Amino acid sequence: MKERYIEILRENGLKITPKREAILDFFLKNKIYATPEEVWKSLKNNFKKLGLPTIYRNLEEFNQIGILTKIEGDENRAYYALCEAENPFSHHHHIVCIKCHKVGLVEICNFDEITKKIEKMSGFKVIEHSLQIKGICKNCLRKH
Amino acid sequence: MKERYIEILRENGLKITPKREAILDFFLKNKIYATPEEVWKSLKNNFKKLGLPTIYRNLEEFNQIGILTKIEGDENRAYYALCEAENPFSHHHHIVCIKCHKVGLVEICNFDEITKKIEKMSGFKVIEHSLQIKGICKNCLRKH
DNA sequence: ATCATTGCAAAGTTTTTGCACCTGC
DNA sequence: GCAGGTGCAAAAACTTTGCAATGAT
Repeated sequence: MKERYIEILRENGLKITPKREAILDFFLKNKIYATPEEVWKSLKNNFKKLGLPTIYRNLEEFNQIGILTKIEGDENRAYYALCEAENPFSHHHHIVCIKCHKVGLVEICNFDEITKKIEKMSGFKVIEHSLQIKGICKNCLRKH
Repeated sequence: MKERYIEILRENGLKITPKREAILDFFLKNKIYATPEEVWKSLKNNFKKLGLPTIYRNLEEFNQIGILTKIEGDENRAYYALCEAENPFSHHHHIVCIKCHKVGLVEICNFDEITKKIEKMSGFKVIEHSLQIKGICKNCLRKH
């Protein structure tokens, strides 16, 4: 699993550093979406030194190369989550658990039909869309 | 038109002040989405004094009572637009023109079907969703 | 050796708050 | 007159930048 992401780092000319690995581990282990600060708090004790700007820079780079998805939170903060889509740049969405922040992949999107309706209704030509879905994951449902 | 919004202010116990009217006028006239700062820059010369915090406070209040929609921009900034839906709290979406920032109303949303598919696929129970649509409006299309 | 990565401090940007003064009703 | 609205200054919250030092290959 991790190997695949390491590979992507290499392909994009990014070096493999302990801190980058730790960031990957964080998302691989938890499969949640998290703010840069949350990632930082979770990791900083594992290192003698780890600055918040490092996290910001890496999350953004990981986003650029498709390893992480940037999710628009409600409160004008950045949230990132591992993008587990086969092809990260293919069209898909994510669903976030409102209880534990786990992220699920949603690969269906029959937006072509909807697009037509929207264009008819609004007179706009649709260029792109993004969908934020919130829900409750299997695990949290079980704990009623 | 404006009367209706004034009415809503009253119903919610908000007083009608020149500044609040000016904010309404801004959105009624332009029908665009705008950041608090944009609203402020556009209005501040009409008043001897007009503070940015006043804009922030009012936009947020207008959002609470359904007059304005808060749109998540891409860059972690707040955007607001007039919500022209008959019932602001009914389920609907907005489409934003990437050229002139005009906002259109999208009242269709066959999300019930999609919800079922998503739930089957992800194992999550879907609670809510929000859709950001970007496009090009009639006017901007004409100017090819 | 070389160039990317990081830490730190500092600044930038957007938003919120506290409090005194002002104003619509 | 009084509760709510506003200005101002200040702080808070979030993010980015510059540069010197460090580290991966």
